[in-house]
Amino acid sequence: MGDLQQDVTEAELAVLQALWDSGPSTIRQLVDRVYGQSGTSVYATVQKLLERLETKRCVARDRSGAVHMFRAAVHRDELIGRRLRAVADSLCGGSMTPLLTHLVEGKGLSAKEQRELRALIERLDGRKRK
Amino acid sequence: MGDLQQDVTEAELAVLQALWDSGPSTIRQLVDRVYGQSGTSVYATVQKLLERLETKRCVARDRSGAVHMFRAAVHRDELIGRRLRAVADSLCGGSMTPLLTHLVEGKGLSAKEQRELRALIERLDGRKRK
DNA sequence: TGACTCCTCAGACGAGTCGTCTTAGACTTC
DNA sequence: GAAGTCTAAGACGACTCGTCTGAGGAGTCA
Repeated sequence: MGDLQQDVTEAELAVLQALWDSGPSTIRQLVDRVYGQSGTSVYATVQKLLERLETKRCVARDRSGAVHMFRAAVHRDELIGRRLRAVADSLCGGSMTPLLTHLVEGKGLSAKEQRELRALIERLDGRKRK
Repeated sequence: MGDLQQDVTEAELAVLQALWDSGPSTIRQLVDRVYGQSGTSVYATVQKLLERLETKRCVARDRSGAVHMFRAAVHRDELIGRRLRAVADSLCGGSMTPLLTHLVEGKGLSAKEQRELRALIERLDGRKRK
C-alpha cells in the first residue's frame, strides 16, 4: 500500500533535518527554524512539505492536540541506506560491494576521511577477530 | 564553464550502459541494443539522450566520419563516486564517513555482500600493514 | 536527374515533479 | 462576535524527462 518509498527532495529534507535536530515540532516552530521568517505563504509551504513527507512515511503527525505535532519517522541513517541502495540498484546491478570498494579504495576520500576509514576498519577487524 | 555535472537520468543511463558494454557505437547500434526495435521515433529518442549526455560531458562524439560515433566519457566508477558524494553532501554535511560506517556495519547487506566486505577489508588491512 | 534512404539538428509535445502561494473554513481566545 | 491561528485543498509557474515530428543535408543507384 502506498508509494513504497519515494525519495525526499531538497526542501523536504531541510524540514526533516530540523525535525531530526529539534525533535517533535509544530509547523510554526519548523517555519522559524528552516526559513527564519514568518508569513502565511512560508507557513503553507512548510505545511505542504510536511504533508508530502507524511505520504512518503518520513514524518508522523500527531492530530490529538489542537495544533498538530510532527516528528521524524525515519532516521538519517535509514535515508542514507535507501540512497545507497538506489545507487547500487541503478549502477551496480543491485550489489553494494562496488560502493564499498569505491569508498575503501579511497577514490574520493580526503585525508581525514581516510584516517577515519582506517580506524573504522581496525575497530571492525578487532570485533570480527574475537 | 557549463553545468559542472548534472546527474544522469534512467533512460540516459541505459544508453550509457550500452556504451560501457559495447564500446564506441553509432546511434543505430545503440537503438538496437537498448530498445531492440527500430523506427524513426526511437532513433530520435536515443539521439536526444546522447545529445543530453554530451552536454553533461558523459559521452564524447566523433564527428569526423559521415556517421557520428559515440563513446562513454565517464567510467561507471566515476558515476558511482559522484552519486556517493551527492548523498554525503545532502545527508552527511559532505563527509563520506557515515556512508562507510553504514556499509561496514552491514545494515542493509546480504550475507554474500558481508563476505565480500570481509574479504575486502582483509585485503586492505594486509596492504596497509606492510 | 530524380527518387530513395539514412543521417543530423532543432524544436515541441505531454506528463510529471517541486517549491510556492492563495483561499476557504474551522477552532480558540478574549 | 471579532480577531487571530490553525488545517485543508487546490492551483500556479518553472522545470525535467522521455518521446516524437519535421526540415534539410549527403550519399546511392536506376
